[in-house]
Amino acid sequence: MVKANNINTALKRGVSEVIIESELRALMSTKTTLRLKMGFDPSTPDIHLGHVVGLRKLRQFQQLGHTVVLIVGDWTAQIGDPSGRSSVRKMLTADEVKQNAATYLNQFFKIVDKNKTEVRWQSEWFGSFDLSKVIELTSMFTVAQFLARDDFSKRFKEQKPIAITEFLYPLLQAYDSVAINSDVEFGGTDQKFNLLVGRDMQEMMGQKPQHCLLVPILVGTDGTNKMSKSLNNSIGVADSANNMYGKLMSINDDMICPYFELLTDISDEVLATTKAALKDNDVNPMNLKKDLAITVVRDMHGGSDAEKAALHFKNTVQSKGVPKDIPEFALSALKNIEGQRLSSLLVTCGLAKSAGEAKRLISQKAVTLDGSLIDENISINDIESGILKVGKRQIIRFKK
RNA sequence: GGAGGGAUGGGAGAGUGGUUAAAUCCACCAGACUGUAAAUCUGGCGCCCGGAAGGGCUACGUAGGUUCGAAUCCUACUCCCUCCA
Repeated sequence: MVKANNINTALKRGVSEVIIESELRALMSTKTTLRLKMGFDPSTPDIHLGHVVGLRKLRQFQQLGHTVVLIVGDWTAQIGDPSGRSSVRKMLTADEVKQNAATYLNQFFKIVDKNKTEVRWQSEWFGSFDLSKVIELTSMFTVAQFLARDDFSKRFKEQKPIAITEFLYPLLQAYDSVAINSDVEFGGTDQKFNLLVGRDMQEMMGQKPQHCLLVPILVGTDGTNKMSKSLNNSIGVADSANNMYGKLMSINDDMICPYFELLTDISDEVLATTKAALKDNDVNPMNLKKDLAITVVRDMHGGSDAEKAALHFKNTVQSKGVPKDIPEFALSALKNIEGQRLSSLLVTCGLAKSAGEAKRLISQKAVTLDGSLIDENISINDIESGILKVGKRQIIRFKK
């Protein structure tokens, strides 16, 4: 018997919808070997914290004994999930898919327990699919059913293009559920339609229909849009500990609680008091963000890296100090090449992309040597050693 | 098969012959402020030369053309979309 409160956490915390909750709850209290389906599209191998929300959920279920079945979507990747626009996706070569999958798995197992995971490739079953099978799948649903999906209906109304292959996407994804005999499929709320198609198809093909567990979409660092790499508002699982910590420190104060809720295990009670404290201005949001950052970084990178990242942040960002591991440049090597100008020095040291940008930075008073402002008038030959800073984050050290 | 619409800077999206390196928004960068790499405010955001003033070059799907002058007009091509059959 599994503890009821564990099941409750699994089904409630950071979950936006379970279909069908009562049935799944009952199932979980008697069975601990459910097959949890999770799909992955190898055209986008990088995992960010938005994905982590679902992956943590999977881990929670694993802790209750269940098995994750991860599906590498090497066929669906060629179609592209109907995500609004830009329907044209380049076909990936077998090699690219392989590479992407390796990258993905590497990141995936930072969160999910490898020992309780089964990795399956779509080509195992779609590789031998023939046309009659495709027709069989397509005949199971009607256009009207598919147009019910709001993404499709919206585009249809606006007379925007919908590729036929896009209709195929949910069908293939649904068949995955049949192929692996899925008990529960996980996905973001934007995946609801696809997961439901899987449910229906399983039933039509004589299987028990899977349950669906939908997790909320995490808002990105911009505070408004969903986290996505292409929107440039994401925090990647593969980001360095320092970077990840820093990015977490730069989220809006409003996002502190949602992030705690979806990305950490802090209890619901603590979450509630935090919420209240923030509202009443009883805490410095910065400290909460530090808690959040170290917790999340610890989860991804381990404790010691997290501590280091916290220290790094404190030393460099907060006290405006100089971190240890900054690039060093030997002045002797720089003297000849330069033409003796600060702007070209910045470019060769990689602190600016072009001379124009370097000049801009200089005129914006962003360049300091050992803490004092410098400009083009400085003679490079006169520099003996020191710390050159451009802005807050780009720092190098000169050696003789 | 026919008719029409479109391709602009990292993204979205204005501009329909000169005042356009190209509005605006987002992202990004810097500065100020702050207990925060939050918020807010200010400035910046093609490349090269110049200390600066300024100058040169490249850029609005591709290739040509008209014009003193074209992102804007014409021709061809490529790609995308919509509608009617």
